Parts: sequence; structure tokens; C-alpha cells
Amino acid sequence: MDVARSELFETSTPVACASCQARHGVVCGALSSGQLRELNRHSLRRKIEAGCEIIAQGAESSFYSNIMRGVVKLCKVMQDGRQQIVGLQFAPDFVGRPFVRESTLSAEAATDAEICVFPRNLLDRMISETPELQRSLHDQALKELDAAREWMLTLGRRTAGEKVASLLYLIATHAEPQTATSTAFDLPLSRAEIADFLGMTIETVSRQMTKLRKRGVIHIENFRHIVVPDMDELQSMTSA
Amino acid sequence: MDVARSELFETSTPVACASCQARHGVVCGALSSGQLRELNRHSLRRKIEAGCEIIAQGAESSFYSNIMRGVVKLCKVMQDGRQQIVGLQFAPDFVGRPFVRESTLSAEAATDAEICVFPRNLLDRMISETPELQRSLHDQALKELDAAREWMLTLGRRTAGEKVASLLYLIATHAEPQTATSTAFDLPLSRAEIADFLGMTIETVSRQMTKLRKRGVIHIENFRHIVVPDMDELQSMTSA
DNA sequence: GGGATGCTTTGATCTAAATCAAACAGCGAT
DNA sequence: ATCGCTGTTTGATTTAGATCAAAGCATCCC
Repeated sequence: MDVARSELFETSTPVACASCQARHGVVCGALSSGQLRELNRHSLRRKIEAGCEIIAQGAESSFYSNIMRGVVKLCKVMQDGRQQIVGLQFAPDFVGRPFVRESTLSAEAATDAEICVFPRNLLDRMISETPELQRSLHDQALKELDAAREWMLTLGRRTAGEKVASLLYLIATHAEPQTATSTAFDLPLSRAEIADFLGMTIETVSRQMTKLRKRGVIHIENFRHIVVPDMDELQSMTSA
Repeated sequence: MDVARSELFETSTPVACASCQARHGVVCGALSSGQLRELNRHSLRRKIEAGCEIIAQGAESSFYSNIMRGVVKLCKVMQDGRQQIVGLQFAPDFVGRPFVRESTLSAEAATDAEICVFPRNLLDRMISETPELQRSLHDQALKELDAAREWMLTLGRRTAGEKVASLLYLIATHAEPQTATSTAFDLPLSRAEIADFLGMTIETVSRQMTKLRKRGVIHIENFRHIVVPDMDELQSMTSA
């Protein structure tokens, strides 16, 4: 293999990432092996328990991370305590707000999770040096923007029942395929968190879930484990 | 001035843009004068009447645009006709979804507007050749993402009165300073559009506006023209 | 086992906002 | 002027979802 081919191969193929191991995030895939080695020297793999905050709303953060495993929720809270989940992120998403130090939202592990943490300064430098990385992060931002706008439609115009069905469908669609069938999954969110994602109350969430159960659209194995016999039927409940 | 200084100057300073004239958008500011000339050869300045669609939801679009003047609303509609405005854009914002041909939302002029239209293929090429442009568009995407998430909080957790106050405050904040005082502005949206932005009905919008009027927070000169005597008071109505 | 404790479900009631219905105001066309 | 036509306000009524309240059910600890 000549040099040109070799370099092309190294920059365009995910290279084993010591910190991230087999999983490759938005960041790792866009770096050359040299950059990856440098990033790895300064990055840290961390296990995060469900409920732990990764970034606090209003705080200055000096690091970014990649999700290796688990689900992270992005949350905004008002002074009086009302709160709204504004995004759910799954492996291998990137967590952080490029170009702005102060976070306007909090990021918190919804489930036990593993993240790969690296310093902000270093990645910012790499972004400015690596168009492919910029592009990769740009892509993720646009993907999140599409998701946020889709959710705005849900928040503004769907009924309680449609909202719950939309959430279940979203999670079923994004769940890690740990279970053999794609029709069973663990809910990464409590009823209270679901309420905060859907802009409603715990009680209404619960009532709508039992309504879906009684209609046979879902089976509730236990609070956190859901079986969906027919995904198309669930999808059809997301709008009239 | 030597060559190096001259080039630096040309790439880092907005260059007069024939099509866009004095106003410079996200795109123009990031291009070299050579690229700008090429873009100008293929771009078109267009006047758009209020209500005209720029991009249709679900359609493939072969162009992007910059807003020169006016307000553009981004809208999603469901099969049964329910609809939600998911973004408002003001001059000199960029309109279009880089990297994806099919639009998941429609863009429509909310007021009479002028836009600068240029071919998708050409700009896509320039994006890949110009890290500064990529960065500029990345910035705009992140800004829109922040705005979308802020609005999710409004949609999910604010009351009708708070929603209306939030919208008025948003518009007052982004309005072009055509009027001498920053406390008077034209509403770019009809009551129906406001309702679609806030996820509620026309009647509720109207009632909440008269409530604000009766409390003296706003004066309604006519349907479209609003005066805000005390901006801080308006802001305080956006949350309890 | 028997409490505590922390979710979750279920029930009864209330209310903010939707819906239904009418009147009103601006405006261009005849 | 008068007649539509469209967008807005106001009023009466209904309802989806919130709130208030209690009971069910796991899990952990003694």
C-alpha cells in the first residue's frame, strides 16, 4: 500500500480509540490517527450513574464528551422549577455546545451511562484545524435541530395520547438493540421525566399509558420495560 | 498594502455583494472576493410577497437563500392540517437545510421580503472548499438550535399568557430597528400565525393580547402595530 | 416479617384553554 | 354608500388535562 492510500485509509476509517474502545462517536470518526492519539492522551472514560449531571445549566464547562453507552437528557429549568427536557441523546452522540462556554441547558445521564470526556480547548483547536470534524459536528447540530423541530410540533399540536405514543415510538426507534426483537425495550425515563419531555403531568402520562395498554398497543412488563406487539399500530397512534 | 495583507483583508472583511447589496448574510461574510463574484454570477435577488412559499415541506429544493429584508417563518404541518411554526428567521439569516435535499418543513415569507437566492450545488461545493463558510453555517445552525430549545420550554411549560408575552418579547428583540424607539414594532404575524407558533388557538391569543393591553403592558395601535411602554415589564410577563 | 421510602396508578374535582357562535372592523370592489 | 370578504375580538359553553388526594407496589433496611 503506498503512502497516499495509507493516509487516506487512516483518515477516512475509524481508528481504534483507546478511550472510546470499539464505539466511535461523531468526533473520533473525523480525526486522523495522529489527532486521535493526541485526543486520547487527554481524554478520560467515565462511568456515570443515572441522575448524575454532566453539565449544569448556566455553568461554564471546560469539556465536551461522547456518549459511549446509555441515554443523556438535555434539560432546561425555569426559576420557579418548571422544567422541560429539550433533547434526548444516545450513543454515539456528541455532548456539548461548540463555540459557547456557558451552557444554556443541563445535560444529565437518564440511565447509567459511559461517556468519553475530553478537554474543550483541545477539541476547539482540532475543530479549527480539521474541516472534516467541523463538518461532522455541523451534521450533528443539524440532526439535533431537525429533532428539536419535530418535537416542537409534538409539544404544540399533539394531544396527550399522541404525545405519549410519539415518545414511545421515538425511544423504540432509537433504543440500542440489546434485545433480540426490536419490539421490546427499556424506558430510559421515569414517568416524571416523560412528563417533562412531553410538557404534561405525571398523572396524565400514566393515564395515557394505561389507555395504550388497555387497547393492546403496548404491554407494560414493568414500569420500565415495554413490549410493542405491532410497531405500525403504535406509530399510527402518534397522530389522528 | 502588500499582497498578504490585501488577501487577508479581502477574506476577512465583507466585500460588497452585487446581489445582496449592502446587507451581508451568513454566507457572503465568509467568502473570499473571488468566491463572492462567482456566487453573485449565479445568484438572484428576489422580492417575495407575504404568504409566498420559498420552500415546500417534503419538496426537493435546489437552492438556498439569504434573507435581505423581512421575516420568514418555518412551518411543519400534519396530514390532518394541524400546523406548528418551528422557527422565525430575520435578515440576514440563511434559509435552507445543508446536506439534505428534501425539506422536512416549509419556509414562507411572513411579511413582504427580499431574499438572495443561489444554487444549492454551487454553495455545497463552496462549503466543502471553505472551512470559514462551514463554520459560519455551523454557527447559524447552533443558534437556531438554541432558539428551538428555548421555544420548546415555552411550548411545553408556559401558560397562554406567558406564551404571548414571550412571543411579543421575541419579536420586539429581533425586529429591525426601523422605528426610532425600540419600544414600537410591527407584528410580522397574523393572529392565526401567532397561534400556530404558540401551539394554541386564535381566540386564546386574542384574549391574552387584550389582557396585556388592559394591564397597560402593551398598546395595540392596530392589529399589526404594537407599542411596549416598558420592555422590562413585558419580559417579566414571560414567566411567573 | 414489618415498616419506611420512592415511584406509579387510580379516582374525584377543578380550571385553563378549546370549541362553538356571534358580532365587529377594516378594506377593496361594485 | 353598500356589499362581501377576511381577520379580529368578545361571549357562552365544553372539555382535555391539571390539580388534589389516596391507594398500590416495588425495593431496601432493620
